Amino acid sequence: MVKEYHKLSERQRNIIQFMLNYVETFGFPPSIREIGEATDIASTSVVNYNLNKLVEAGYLVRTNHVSRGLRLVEGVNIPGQRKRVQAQAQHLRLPLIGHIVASKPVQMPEDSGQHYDEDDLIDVPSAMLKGADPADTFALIVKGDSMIDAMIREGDIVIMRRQSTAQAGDMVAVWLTDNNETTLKYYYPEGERVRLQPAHPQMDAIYVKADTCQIRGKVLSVLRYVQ
Amino acid sequence: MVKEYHKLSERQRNIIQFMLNYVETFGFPPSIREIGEATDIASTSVVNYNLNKLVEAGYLVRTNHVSRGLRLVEGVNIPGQRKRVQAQAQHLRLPLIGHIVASKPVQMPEDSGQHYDEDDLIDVPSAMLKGADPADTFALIVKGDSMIDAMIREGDIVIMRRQSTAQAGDMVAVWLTDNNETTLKYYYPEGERVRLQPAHPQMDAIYVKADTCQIRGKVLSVLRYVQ
DNA sequence: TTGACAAATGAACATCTGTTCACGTATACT
DNA sequence: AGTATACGTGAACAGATGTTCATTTGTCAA
Repeated sequence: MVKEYHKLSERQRNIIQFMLNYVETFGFPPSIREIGEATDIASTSVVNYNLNKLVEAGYLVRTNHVSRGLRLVEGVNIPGQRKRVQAQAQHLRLPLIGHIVASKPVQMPEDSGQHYDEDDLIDVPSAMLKGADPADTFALIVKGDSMIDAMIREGDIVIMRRQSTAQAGDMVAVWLTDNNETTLKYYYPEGERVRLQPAHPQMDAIYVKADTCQIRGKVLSVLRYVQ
Repeated sequence: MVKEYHKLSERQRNIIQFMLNYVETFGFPPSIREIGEATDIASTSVVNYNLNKLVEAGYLVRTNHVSRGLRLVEGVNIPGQRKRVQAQAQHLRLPLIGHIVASKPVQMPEDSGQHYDEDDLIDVPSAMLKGADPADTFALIVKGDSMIDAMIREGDIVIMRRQSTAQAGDMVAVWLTDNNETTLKYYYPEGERVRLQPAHPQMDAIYVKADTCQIRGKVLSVLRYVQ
């Protein structure tokens, strides 16, 4: 959910306004130091801090470790930009890299995803990334009914971020080396073992040894086209 | 004087096409090295060389000594660009009109052409409407776990079209007057009675008399923000 | 063949740029 | 007072990034 514009700090609003002008003028986003100069912020770390706040608030998407890896999320109500917002709401295009099936590990995009094939892209609202770096994010189509205990059907589209670790409570795609099986579960590390909790509230958790459980990515959201 | 597109070298055309895709995907221009990787150019200096050629040809503007300081010149005829713009999916903003709960009938938006508060709008790719008229379409947040046999969790967002009839196989929101209950099921009319089939493949259908079953709308798609 | 020119290579370099960390300041709450 | 939280400062660091240059390759005309 997007935080209201007037609830942002003055600095954060200044950053947004500056970015709007800058992108329009130059065609590419400003660097952190340029933002700092323009908004009278002395330290790059403060700019960085506020940029992350803007990501949380839903106004910005960042690509990590990439110079000028910023993009304003359109479709958010920013005073002075209303016209543009209504004309074109923001979405991102994610690589649709294939299927997720129970019997195989999740196939990852080779490296920091260079997928630009037109047919392999899917449009999603930027909100569905929940602030994740688009470069690490991709989509998979669920094949088979094996994810049913994750409340996910055949044909559903899963938006994931590639990562090999997770925090307690994350829904992750894991490869169970003992079972030769990919599954989607909520992840709870418990010392030597890991509790994997199905999304379906009436189903029981399973427990696996931590070293037989490879985290492949975190599930950010799910799209379902009914019928 | 803009050089004709077909007179550019293959590498230069590749660079332009890559840049189109990249900017669309990430919202900022690629680095020289990224261009090189994508277009199979081994050396950064060759990319640089060709970028300068593209500037001469009128396709590009560069900002010196600035990372990703590239911008494609607008208004230049580049094959594929126009098509891409047209193919670019639109996003729509649907009214988020409240909750769907088992214990109440689905509340409808009174009529089309209403004013909705900014916070009550949700951004969805137009594909999720599957061709339905946006004026008849709205979104609901699922409350409670009663829709679990429809493979829908608490917190899921259901995109529906308002309608009071349905075709066999549609997933519909129905109000069962005998049970005082709203439920989401696949709809199969069978003469006097109606078979309502849960989305969950392991659950049994229920049968109701046709006149105790009010169709409120058809489910078009489902959005889930995990966690 | 020779010369001229466009295009490409590979490496080195200086700077740009995001990230991180230890620390400081202000405010509110217990 | 003590604590927690949000916000800010300044500096350092590692890696990303544009630029440059000597050299090589390919093409084409004289």
